[in-house]
Amino acid sequence: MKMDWTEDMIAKLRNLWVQNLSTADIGRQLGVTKNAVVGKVHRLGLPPRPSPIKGPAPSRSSVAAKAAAVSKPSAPKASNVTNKASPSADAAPEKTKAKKTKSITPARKTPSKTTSKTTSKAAKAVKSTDGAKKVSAKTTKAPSKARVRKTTKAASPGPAVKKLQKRQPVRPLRSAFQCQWPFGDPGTVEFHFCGRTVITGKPYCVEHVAIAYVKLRERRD
DNA sequence: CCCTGATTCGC
DNA sequence: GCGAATCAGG
Repeated sequence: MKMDWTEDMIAKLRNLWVQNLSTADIGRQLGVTKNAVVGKVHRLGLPPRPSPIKGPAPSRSSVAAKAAAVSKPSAPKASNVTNKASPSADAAPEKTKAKKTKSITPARKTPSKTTSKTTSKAAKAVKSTDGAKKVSAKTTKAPSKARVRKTTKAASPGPAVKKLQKRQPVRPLRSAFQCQWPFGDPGTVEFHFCGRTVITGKPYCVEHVAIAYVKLRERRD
């Protein structure tokens, strides 16, 4: 079975990724491992999220290097011809365009000021509120396989009933009825929402609500 | 120990 | 291109 990254999957992947869901979560919902998710994310060039590690490149090759070292113990030190550590400032010929870094991680700030945690929580809340509700009955079963280790993230809905404000927000319009499906990368001018009329009670239009909420169930065949 | 994401490399 | 294995920080 070949891994078939369909547009749907990628769309969902991007969607969830942008919502700061963990790779593991995305993987579960998408039916792949977190490794697959992170790998795909990188391959797609999606904005990486703060990684827990930052140390030097671990590079598995180090292990191999060790092994290889046996056969290649003495490294022929090529004179430091490399363009580095040149005491005397040579002519430094081309430096013209080496300045512009085109990395895709420059000023990519989450649109809203809320902390990522909040955002993620909100996203999850939406999901649960919407999807869990329908499948709650079914969700209770199937404990054999994936164990529910959401202990830390398990959101307790609780009785937190928020009263609707009688007063309408300053900008009650806008997106209230517009599909929130994201297009482009957040933080860029390209970024925008679908904007079509949403399904009542949902933040997405009919087209996107499908790919956004579908698949709470197993995707396995 | 659990979680997280990043990277490398065999496939 | 894909993802398991591995690494590494919290």
